[in-house]
Amino acid sequence: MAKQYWLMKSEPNVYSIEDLKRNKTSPWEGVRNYQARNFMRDEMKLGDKVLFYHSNAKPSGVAGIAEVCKTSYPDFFAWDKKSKYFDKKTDPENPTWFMVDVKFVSQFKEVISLQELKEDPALSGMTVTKKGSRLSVHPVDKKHFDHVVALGKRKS
DNA sequence: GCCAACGTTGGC
DNA sequence: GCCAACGTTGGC
Repeated sequence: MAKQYWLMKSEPNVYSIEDLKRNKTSPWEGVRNYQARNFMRDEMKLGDKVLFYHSNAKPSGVAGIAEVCKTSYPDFFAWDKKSKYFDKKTDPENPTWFMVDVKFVSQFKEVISLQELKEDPALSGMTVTKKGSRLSVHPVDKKHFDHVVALGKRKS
């Protein structure tokens, strides 16, 4: 199957692109939304590219690029009572939540802000620019992905 | 199965 | 911190 492209949101005060750069790879734990889980569990493949998006940030926007380096496995934080992602309804024998691992690819010199994404005609229709778009993991068109990467390079 | 109440996300 | 948008829960 052809390589796919994704956008994954993280609040930088929780986990930022700098954290991923330092750690090289990271599990993408804590997704507690079924649609987002389905994308990770069923569709993400090794080598798929990811736009790393900072939400609730100043400014919010795409901060860099990551790559899927481990396909889905159960999000064990869901049955760790000490984790803030603990979910008492999930059973380790029959996990509800899944995650993938991602690895650092590059960090843009500057975040490409949501406003820039919205104002760029080449990115019209991109999911993250739509009103009320809350899904923290979702697919991105290759043409949109490539354009954002080009914007990121121009700023580097 | 409807839908009101409640909780969360996330831009601003 | 506000609040609009959206998801989930639970009474009936």
